[in-house]
Amino acid sequence: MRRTPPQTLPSPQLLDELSAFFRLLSEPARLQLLCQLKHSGAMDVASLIEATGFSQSHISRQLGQLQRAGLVSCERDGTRLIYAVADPLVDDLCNLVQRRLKQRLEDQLRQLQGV
Amino acid sequence: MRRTPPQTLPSPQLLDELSAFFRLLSEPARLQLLCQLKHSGAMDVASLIEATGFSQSHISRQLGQLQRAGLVSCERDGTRLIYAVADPLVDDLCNLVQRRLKQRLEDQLRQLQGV
DNA sequence: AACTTGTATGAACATATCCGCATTATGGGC
DNA sequence: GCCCATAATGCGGATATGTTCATACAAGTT
Repeated sequence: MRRTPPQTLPSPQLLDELSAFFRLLSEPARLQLLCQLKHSGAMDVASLIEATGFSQSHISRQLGQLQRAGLVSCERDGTRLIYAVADPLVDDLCNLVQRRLKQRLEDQLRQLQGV
Repeated sequence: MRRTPPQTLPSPQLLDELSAFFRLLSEPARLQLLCQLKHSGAMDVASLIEATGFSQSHISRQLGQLQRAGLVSCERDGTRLIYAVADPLVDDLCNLVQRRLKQRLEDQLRQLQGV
């Protein structure tokens, strides 16, 4: 049994900010871009277009959101922009959630197989 | 300098599941319900209505989503249902993100004040 | 200056989702 | 059985967001 420590309720502002952050990760397209960047280290937009199949404007908008939130950064190379992941937190969160999803499926499997 | 370890790209299914999970936390209403439950340990729906001001139908729907995802559980007490947080992960994620939001603001403040 | 390449943005549409109202379903007490 | 209390669901309106097309903007080259 785990005791639940007393905890103050988050303010409405904090709730909004937390949910806004999670909302950034709630779209498969954005998550895919983040994972691609994490995978390759740094990519220009042309590579992202090729890797994901999304349109240029779409990628630009999603990267814009991620950049405003500080999750990606970019630097210029001539006319091109090269993006990179700017915060390791996203990867940590994904790993935590992935582990949880896996564990939940294992539990459900165990349920089906009897105890 | 931190080295980025090599990493395989997540499959489309995993991206969908990850983003679906984050989407559950992307709504202030759902996050508020989760925080209320975490705060009080366990609550019936009437208490949640009073605490949040949402309609009964809205709360029922949101709790339904959270329950299907395994984030909350409920037990009956007569005709009432008493809900509770079923997974500590949400709280962990919120704390991680909150810490990150705070740190980012501190960094921006430091920027404004010169180096 | 004009031209090219690469990126951001305005406009419009489609889709999803929140949220409440009214209704139905479920469980308990008589 | 009927009634009451509570929770779930069908429906509809309002709002937000994803997505694309076309266009404007920015940086570099000649």
